[in-house]
Amino acid sequence: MSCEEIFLKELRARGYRLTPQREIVLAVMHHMDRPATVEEIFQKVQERSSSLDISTVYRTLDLLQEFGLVMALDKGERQIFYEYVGIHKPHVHLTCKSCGEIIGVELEPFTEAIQKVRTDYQFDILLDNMTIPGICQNCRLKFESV
Amino acid sequence: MSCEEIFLKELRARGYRLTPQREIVLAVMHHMDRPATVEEIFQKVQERSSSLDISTVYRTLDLLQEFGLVMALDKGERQIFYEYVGIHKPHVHLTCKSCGEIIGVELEPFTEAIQKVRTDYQFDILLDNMTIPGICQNCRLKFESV
DNA sequence: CTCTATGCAAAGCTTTTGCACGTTA
DNA sequence: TAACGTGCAAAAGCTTTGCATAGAG
Repeated sequence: MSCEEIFLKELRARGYRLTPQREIVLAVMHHMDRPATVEEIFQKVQERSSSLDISTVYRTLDLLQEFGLVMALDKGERQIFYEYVGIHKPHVHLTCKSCGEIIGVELEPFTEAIQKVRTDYQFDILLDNMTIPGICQNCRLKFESV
Repeated sequence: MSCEEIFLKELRARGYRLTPQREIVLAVMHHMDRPATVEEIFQKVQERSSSLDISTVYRTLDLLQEFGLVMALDKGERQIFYEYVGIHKPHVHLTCKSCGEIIGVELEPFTEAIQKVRTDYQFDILLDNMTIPGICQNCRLKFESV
């Protein structure tokens, strides 16, 4: 089932309606190759329909999140990033504090830590919708060369 | 060296001045036993000096961060928490998505994951000033009993 | 005395909300 | 044609900033 089909199905199931605006926001998210801020999303949306309001973008992103098609990532710095989920398998996001790049990586390196925390602290870590800060290789090399 | 001494030294070193307001904010942060929002900090500050303005709190928290005496934690939900650092050893914060509680835990369970990510992705994770979301035991039990 | 820091008020930003009007089913 | 969704404008939070004045060194 394509993401448009999921979207349509979920909309119908909950009595929501399919509008051009919602299609546009979904399409923009679909073609986004990396997590984006509302500002970036809004810009791309406006390229397709300049009258589409930012409040509609916010409202549609909420819907898409509800349907599990989009995920909100918290990158700190008071900026929320939205990422198209599609049929990706679970992964973790690393954000470079210096250049801001977001890298998606396997869940695997963290599974053991998650286990340990579960046994030692009775706490279930949910890594999906967050980003882990750090420094990427490019930036590290940049700093070292200074 | 006590944190007041560090503060005074850093202030002098940079040509800043020691004011009662700054002492109050530092004292409040010092006696805070867990990460707190600006709102909470501001409340405690006002108990000591009701005329102290919130803009001064913001400005002083920035200073304390600069001096490494306070750390800003991003908990998502667009709320920033400030934590007194003092002479704590590095630790990681877990936040329960349900009740909001913040738990500080050892760095140890994560060291291996940090290593792996470093080798596999050339990315240096810096876990200090972030919080890891999940569900605490209390809340898990609550959900299960429903 | 000089120059920094403060309090106050206003401005900024991002996100949310109320409402009349357009649109979907 | 009955709800629902949209655009617009305004409100709401939280944080930052400009400025005259108080106060530290």
